[in-house]
Amino acid sequence: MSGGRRREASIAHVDLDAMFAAVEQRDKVSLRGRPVVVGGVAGRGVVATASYEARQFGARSAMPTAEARRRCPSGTAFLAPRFAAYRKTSEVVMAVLAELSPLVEQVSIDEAYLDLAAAGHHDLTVGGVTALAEQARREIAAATGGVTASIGIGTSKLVAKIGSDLNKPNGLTVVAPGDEQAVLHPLPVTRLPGVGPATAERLRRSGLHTIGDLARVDRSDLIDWFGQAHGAGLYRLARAEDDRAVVGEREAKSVSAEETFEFDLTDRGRLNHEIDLLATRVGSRLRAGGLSARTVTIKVRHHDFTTITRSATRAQPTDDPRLVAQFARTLLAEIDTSAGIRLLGVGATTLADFVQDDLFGSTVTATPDTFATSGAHHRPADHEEGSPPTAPGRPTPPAATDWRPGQDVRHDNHGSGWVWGSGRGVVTVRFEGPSTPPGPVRTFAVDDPALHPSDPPDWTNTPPVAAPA
DNA sequence: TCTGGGGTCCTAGGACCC
DNA sequence: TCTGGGGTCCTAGGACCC
Repeated sequence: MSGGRRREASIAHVDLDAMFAAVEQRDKVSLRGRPVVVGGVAGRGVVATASYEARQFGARSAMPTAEARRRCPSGTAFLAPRFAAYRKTSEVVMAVLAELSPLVEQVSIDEAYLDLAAAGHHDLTVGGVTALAEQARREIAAATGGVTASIGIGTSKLVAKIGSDLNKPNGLTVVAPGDEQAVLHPLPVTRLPGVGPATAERLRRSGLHTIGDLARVDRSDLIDWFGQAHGAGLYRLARAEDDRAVVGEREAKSVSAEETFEFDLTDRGRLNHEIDLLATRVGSRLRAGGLSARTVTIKVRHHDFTTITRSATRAQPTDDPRLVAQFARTLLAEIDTSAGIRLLGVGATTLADFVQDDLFGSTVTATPDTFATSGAHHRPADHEEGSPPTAPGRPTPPAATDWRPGQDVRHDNHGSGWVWGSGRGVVTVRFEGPSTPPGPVRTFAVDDPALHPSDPPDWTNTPPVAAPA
């Protein structure tokens, strides 16, 4: 047999159709049947998902939202994503899938592979898995209140994945064992997972357009063109050789946060402050996940879109947002930012699933350290220069006294907000949208989740609290 | 109103070690 | 006395995915 591949079509790929837009249309009746675009709605935003109605006008994922606005008629809804709602819907779908097989690999918020053989009791004939998938699609739509799924089933992940794409939306494709190459070969190479713009262009220059064309190329040529891993991988995929297993849980290898600014930034103080905010998000997520990291990476996108990264690795792992921020600042200090910075990012890698106890205690042995300013014995005082002015300690959210006038509280597609004033238990914030003048001053309780950079809050529904004295 | 944000994997060179 | 050779770690960048 050609490569590792099972005899029965027992791997399913489930893909929710235009999920973000579908959830919005489910939750708001007036959006049904109308073009809906979900994504960054600010100046530099891009489309995350376009509903099928919006796709008719040419709106596509990853397209600048401004371009989608030009293409779509008035009456099109442009919405900022509500990740919390999508996550809930995703959980509902995954629960349905878990009933079908004990082996489910969730690849993203709207996609999963199932190993139907792992259940042990399914009829794995083409007829059997077809009936199973039809039932799954009905159950998904019912459980989610109308969000539909497309399903592909085949002898491998590759075939299942390509199959789920063939009959979108709300479709089912079962590729019978033995039919794999016949299904794959007429398709354009861009349908193969791992073939993006660069690979497609290189293949096009050699006159190769379909997967069938690709299957006629020597393995050694592909390795010359694309390197060992990618070249050999393409060679196998073109032959439908794919023995990747469906795997359950995978451990995170990195945690990162980044932000594109409405306007390029040059001010050092402001950049340092943004780094602090990003590092605080990363550190908080490390802690929430019980992780610590040895390597901190910053990402800098210049005004001209050139992007660089700088990283440094320490001997000891940390999950302290203040320390992550300090590393990140040190890395940023080496970079010329005078021409304008479009994006900043902070990432943490070399993750360990334990937290170094007493990292700063006197019992810790001194270790060679990359950073002169962050030796292992050095514990930054709360408001010492070099530590973020508002970094929350272990208990979040921050105490009322951590909010200071002038401090940025969040930046997202709704615009920027900064603290206007604060008092006992409350903080007042003013927001400025990308295309709107500064909005009214709003007042929040300090533990209001709307103040934290997780999901874009619906400000209009945030209950008012008493203004500070 | 060109080009988001969160990830994964691979490559390649240099340091360092045996 | 002229380049060994393999393995691992670190860093930077790039392709790709959703």
